[in-house]
Amino acid sequence: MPAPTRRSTPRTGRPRDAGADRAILAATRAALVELGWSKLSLGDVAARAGVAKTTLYRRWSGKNELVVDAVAELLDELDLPDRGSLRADVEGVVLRFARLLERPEARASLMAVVAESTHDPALRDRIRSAIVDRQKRLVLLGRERAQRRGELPPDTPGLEGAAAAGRTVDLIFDVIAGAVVHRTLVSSEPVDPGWVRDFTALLLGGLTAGAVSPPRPVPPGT
Amino acid sequence: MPAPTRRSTPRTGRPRDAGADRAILAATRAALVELGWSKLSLGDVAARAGVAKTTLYRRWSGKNELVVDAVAELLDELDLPDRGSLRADVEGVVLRFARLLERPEARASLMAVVAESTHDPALRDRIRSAIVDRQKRLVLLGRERAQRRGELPPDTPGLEGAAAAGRTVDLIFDVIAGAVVHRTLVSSEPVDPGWVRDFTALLLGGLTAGAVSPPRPVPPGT
Amino acid sequence: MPAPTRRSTPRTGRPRDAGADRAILAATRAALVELGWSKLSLGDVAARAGVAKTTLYRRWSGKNELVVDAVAELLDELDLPDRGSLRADVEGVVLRFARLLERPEARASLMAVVAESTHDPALRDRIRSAIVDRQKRLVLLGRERAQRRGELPPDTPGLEGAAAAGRTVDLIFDVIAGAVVHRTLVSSEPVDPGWVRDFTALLLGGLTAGAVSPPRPVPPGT
Amino acid sequence: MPAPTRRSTPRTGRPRDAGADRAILAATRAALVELGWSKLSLGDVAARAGVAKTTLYRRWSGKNELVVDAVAELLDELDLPDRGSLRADVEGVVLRFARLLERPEARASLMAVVAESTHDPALRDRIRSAIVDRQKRLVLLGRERAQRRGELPPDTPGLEGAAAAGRTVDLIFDVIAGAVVHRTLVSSEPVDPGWVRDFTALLLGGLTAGAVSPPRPVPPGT
DNA sequence: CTGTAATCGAGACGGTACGTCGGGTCTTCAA
DNA sequence: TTGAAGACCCGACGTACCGTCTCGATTACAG
Repeated sequence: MPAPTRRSTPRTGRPRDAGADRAILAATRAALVELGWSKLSLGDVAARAGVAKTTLYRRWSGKNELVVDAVAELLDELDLPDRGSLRADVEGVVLRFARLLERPEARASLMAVVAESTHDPALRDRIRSAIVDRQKRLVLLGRERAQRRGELPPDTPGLEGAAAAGRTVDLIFDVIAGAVVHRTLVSSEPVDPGWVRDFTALLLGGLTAGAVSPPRPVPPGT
Repeated sequence: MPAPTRRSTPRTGRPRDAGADRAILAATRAALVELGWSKLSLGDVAARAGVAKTTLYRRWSGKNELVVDAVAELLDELDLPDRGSLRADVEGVVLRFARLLERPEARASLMAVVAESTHDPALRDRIRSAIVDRQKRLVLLGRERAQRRGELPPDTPGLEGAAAAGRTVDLIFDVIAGAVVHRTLVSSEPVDPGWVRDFTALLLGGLTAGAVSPPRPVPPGT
Repeated sequence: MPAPTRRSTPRTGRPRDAGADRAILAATRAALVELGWSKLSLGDVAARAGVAKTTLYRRWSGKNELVVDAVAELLDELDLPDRGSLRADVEGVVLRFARLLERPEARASLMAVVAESTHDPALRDRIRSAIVDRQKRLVLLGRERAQRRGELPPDTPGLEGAAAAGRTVDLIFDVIAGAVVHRTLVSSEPVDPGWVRDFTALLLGGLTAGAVSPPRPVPPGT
Repeated sequence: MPAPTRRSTPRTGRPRDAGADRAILAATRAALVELGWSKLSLGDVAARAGVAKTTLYRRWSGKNELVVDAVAELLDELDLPDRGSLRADVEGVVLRFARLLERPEARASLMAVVAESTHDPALRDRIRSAIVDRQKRLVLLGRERAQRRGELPPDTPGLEGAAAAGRTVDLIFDVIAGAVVHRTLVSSEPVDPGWVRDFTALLLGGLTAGAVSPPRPVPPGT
């Protein structure tokens, strides 16, 4: 994640300060908490990080790129501890994501970079690689674990089966992330345990009722 | 929606140019398409509208308010024609929403306004009233229609039942809107008919499997 | 001198702050005294003048143009009081000019703008019109006065005579200004009364010995 | 002149590249011609010379010192060939000096260095020793030669006479150099043969009319 | 022939100032 | 009173040089 600008031949010259990247990203998050996206200035970030503005610009091309990286690091702390059942795993990750979205730096910046990405293809790609693809691992992990537990049927072999599985993963990712983000940031309603229970019930009900995967019913866990 | 700033005594003096509001909102949308949120400058909007900056600031207090107004009416064109079954109605509205989100002015501005709202309570309230509450009518309408068709059970009477029904509406609204927005703007994947089918199956499966409402199984329509 | 940038139709809009020009030029001279030419920053000048940087740039195109005007105003305080004889008049103006060149803002900036003008024709022209042509009035005045006193012969009539007179004025101007500047800034020697006496003697001796004007000897005054 | 920074013990280690000094000074002059003083950047000079910035800073302490060295040798090519009379000698050296000042590198850098010296005593001393004292030899030489020819009276013996002679040399130096520089760089007028004749007449007239030296009239040469 | 030591290129570093741009306000004149 | 025009203050932008520094890689002379 750090040092996104890679040189082809980093042979000669003074090497870049290794710690600067992390200091800058941390300063970016701190500034986001205090100021929000629109008041965030790169000069201020540089000052907080104890770094010259030039150093910042040497590594990131602008506000957007910087914030994407700063936020991506934030999302990396999401994980999926094994809570014994698919239902508990889903409820767990939904709650953790909601907690993350309560933090001001995440609220302020996630939507802002998405907004900018609508007319900046490079930024769009960066979001996909640094955030979307990165967090889909959680869905994959939960799915795999549920299959091992017998809560979900194993993958259908063959190319067609793999494609269907991929589609399901994408669908579930957008449904979970989208619903939580929308409730939190658009509807401005709290993601409380009751909502988490309802949402998870809806999701798992839809899954086991046979959404994309064949409709083979599976005994729910716990 | 236009001209939110109202005077107490619009008696005397030169009357406001009636067409200016519409010219400004149109110019705002045009500028949003070309430049995106962050590059949008009010000076530029004023110039496009053939209007002085003074005139613009007399009617809107800033960028956010202007863009909210310029965009809110876009969403008003969403409706829910009766396609004969709950499934068809859901697929229809999902597709229409996705088509709307393909328009650049909608992409660029929706998320931008949401982003700004994370540290602007007034803007957050404006979004709730002008967008969220306004569009929930679609969910309510579809639910009612499905109940009349017998695809969904009637509301449980009593306070508790009404509360449960309200929770379900909110949940479904966030799931539908959130998933479509997330897939379109965050994952940057197309909302094609296949995805719509899969998503609708997941949602209806979850609903009929008994999510929030009592688990009474209902024969799906069509 | 002030408000060098002239608009063709200054009809509409808010008029420029009349006092700003003078505040800026005064601030420029003050900053020159403290910092010298090379450390002089326009942001600092603007701050001293209680003016925004944009205001400054709206009126002057850069450091050079600004300093030329600031210095030209300085040189305007040179005058030529009637001391009774050509010799006394010359000694007087030489001394006053030398005193002026002792002031740090004059020392630091005069040569700097001349240096810049060597590769900036616009600046060169500005120096000619704002400084050179402006100060030649002193030579003209002294000449006229001496002619009235009978210390110098009257102008030869005719085109040829006028041209010769102009050449003489230019020559004298460059000799006086050049010698004083060179002694002060290049040789770094003081312009004391002794030097003034010697220099004036040399100059008047050359003039009356018949330099450009016809060699008619004239009884010196005093 | 080159390599002004001298090490106390130049014993061991890799020796400095001998050609670098000359390459740097040549690059400096070239850059001066193209860019002028203020746009001249040491990084650019280093690049032109095919040398690292480090190397440049190891040998000169900054822009001023570098340019003084780069330019000082330009003035060394001035000399005073014997043209048979004092008048011809003076006219000759004035013309040669004017020709020198037509070269862009001389124009741009001479005044710039003088400007910087107004608030840099070390630089001021450097100019005195490297330029002023160095070029006064021309005046001394011309004076001596004219005395041998009988065009000027021999030095008055004694301390007082030596002091008076010194003052005269300084005066003449400043008058000649100052007038030529001022006409060329400030008034931006050409030093053509006509001006040279007029100026020389004025100077010699003043000298022989008895400026500082006793007023003994001397038959002018040629 | 092996240190030791100063040099070289390259380029990152903390700074300072640049000149420009946009935001939102204010001031003038004309309608 | 509104509108067009445009000047105003403010603050951030992204760039350019400054002069310093840290590298790895050369080159000499010394032991």
